[in-house]
Amino acid sequence: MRGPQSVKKVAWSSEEDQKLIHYIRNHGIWTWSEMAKYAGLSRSGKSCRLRWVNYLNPRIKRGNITMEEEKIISTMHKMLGNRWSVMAARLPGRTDNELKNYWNTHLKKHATNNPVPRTESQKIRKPKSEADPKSLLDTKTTLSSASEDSKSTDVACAVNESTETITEANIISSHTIEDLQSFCGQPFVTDHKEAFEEPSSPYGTYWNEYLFNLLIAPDTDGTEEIWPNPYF
DNA sequence: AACATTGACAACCGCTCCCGG
DNA sequence: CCCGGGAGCGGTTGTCAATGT
Repeated sequence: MRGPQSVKKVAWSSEEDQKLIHYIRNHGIWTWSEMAKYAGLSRSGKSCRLRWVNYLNPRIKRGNITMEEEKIISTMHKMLGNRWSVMAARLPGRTDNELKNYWNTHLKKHATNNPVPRTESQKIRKPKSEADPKSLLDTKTTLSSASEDSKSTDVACAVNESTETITEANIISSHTIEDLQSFCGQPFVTDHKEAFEEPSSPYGTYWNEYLFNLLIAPDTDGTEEIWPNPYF
């Protein structure tokens, strides 16, 4: 992948950071390559974008990954593979690069079975317009918001009237979409599988609630019905 | 104290996709 | 429909601090 010559990585200085922040505050984000020039930075547009997205953006949450976040990352990785941007969209304030680094340094060694090969994960890669982290961060269907109305089925019920239900016990043993398919006894059509990964979709909302109930509010007895399943 | 190793993460690259002309 | 530019994604690696020998 990399050429024979080594690449010199140059850390961003605080002065460069201030230039970029100042420019974005005054002019917003438009074409990164042009922004770099007008901001007086000797950096590529890609480098500027990366610096902003992964470090300078005020939305980024500082501090260590919490236990809850770690659980979510692990579970989502089982379901999605290395689709860091999709995972980041569900963890407000965390970036795809941060999740990727955290996985590679903290969690990868603990991962056991059911790894998702890169080729497989890339086969189901979503269009960038649907996975834009910035737009997704603005959605209300985040895990944090799910904590406020985790029992709500308003969005879900608007889609379908099925009465089949999923219990926590079922979900705990259903860590992959395929497992969920198996449990439900009905395959997802492709669109639905994709929609599962879109946080702002009804499926995404459903999954967010699933994750919340499974990982953050695990104080049920395992048989309690968490929410009606309107999809299967 | 000096050197080697390891861990963490910032930053880069190539590839792919989207979109406008 | 095709093409080129821009943006986004995931993989990889360089750098540096911490830790071990």
